Amino acid sequence: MENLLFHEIHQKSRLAIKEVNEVLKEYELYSAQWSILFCLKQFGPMTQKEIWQYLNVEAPTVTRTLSKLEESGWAERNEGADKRQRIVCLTAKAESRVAEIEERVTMLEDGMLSGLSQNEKQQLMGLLKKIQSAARTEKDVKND
Amino acid sequence: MENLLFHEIHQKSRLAIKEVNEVLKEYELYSAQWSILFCLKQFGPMTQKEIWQYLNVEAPTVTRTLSKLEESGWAERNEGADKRQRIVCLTAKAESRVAEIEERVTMLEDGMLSGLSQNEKQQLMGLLKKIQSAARTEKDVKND
DNA sequence: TTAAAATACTTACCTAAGTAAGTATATTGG
DNA sequence: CCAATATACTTACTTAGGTAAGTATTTTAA
Repeated sequence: MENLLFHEIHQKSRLAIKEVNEVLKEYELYSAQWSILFCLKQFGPMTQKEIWQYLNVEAPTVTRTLSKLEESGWAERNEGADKRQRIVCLTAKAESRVAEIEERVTMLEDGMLSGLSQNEKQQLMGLLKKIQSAARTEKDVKND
Repeated sequence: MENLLFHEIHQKSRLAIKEVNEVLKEYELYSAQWSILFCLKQFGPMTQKEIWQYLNVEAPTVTRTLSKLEESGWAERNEGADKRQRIVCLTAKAESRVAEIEERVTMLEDGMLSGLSQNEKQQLMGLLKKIQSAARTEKDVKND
């Protein structure tokens, strides 16, 4: 049973990425790239660390994805006061397109979730949040 | 909101893989390899097509993962009556270890889900299954 | 004050999975 | 019968993400 639950989560994760990529194809973007653009749109210029902490991935993942976004002219990396940091922001090209892409992606995601009521979506979110690292014992949870 | 739901699914998917890999490290295995071994343990010898259909991945994914399982002596590919097919089965080495690994992985997954009641796990499964391809319209669903 | 430790990012290498195109074998229709 | 089509698998290339180790800059502590 547990088994099947994680299998199902894995499947839906892949399905969502596949479908989002289908929409993003028109903009010559991929899902991981979009997640960074979306992040920058929400929060404005950020350091790479802020991005990978928010997205909950490792630093090298963001380095790689940003290199592509920079090459394709969606994002810029500028030197910060702390010379170790690189401050990332959207380019003019990105600024002008992000809203449209967001709308398209949101439409798609709504479609994928059209079988669930608003209440069910909230329930699903709540249940997913209860999944935790097995390293955390019951005691850890109480200490949150 | 939809947004965050898929983000959460993606995270939990990565988290589960990461933790399973931690356990599998002892056996010099990775999660995708384990999913095939588990499949073979459940169903016995299968063609590659049966494997990728069951796991819901593409054919090349299984080809690649099996090559590694073969190299490391966990699985074998034999010629079938239909010479296009390759019939996959566990080696003796695998037969002797799969039960132990399954127990370890199940323990881990139980731990990750220890925050959920039996009922909540079922609910979660039910809700996940309601997520569908956006290509499917409401009409499609009725026609199931 | 400066040597050691910490931080931010990068590079190199690995698994995982998708698409497109290729090969070999089987099936089907004229 | 055999040419066209379909099927099963493979190969090559791409994105996505993880770990380990490296570099440059900043902070800390003796």
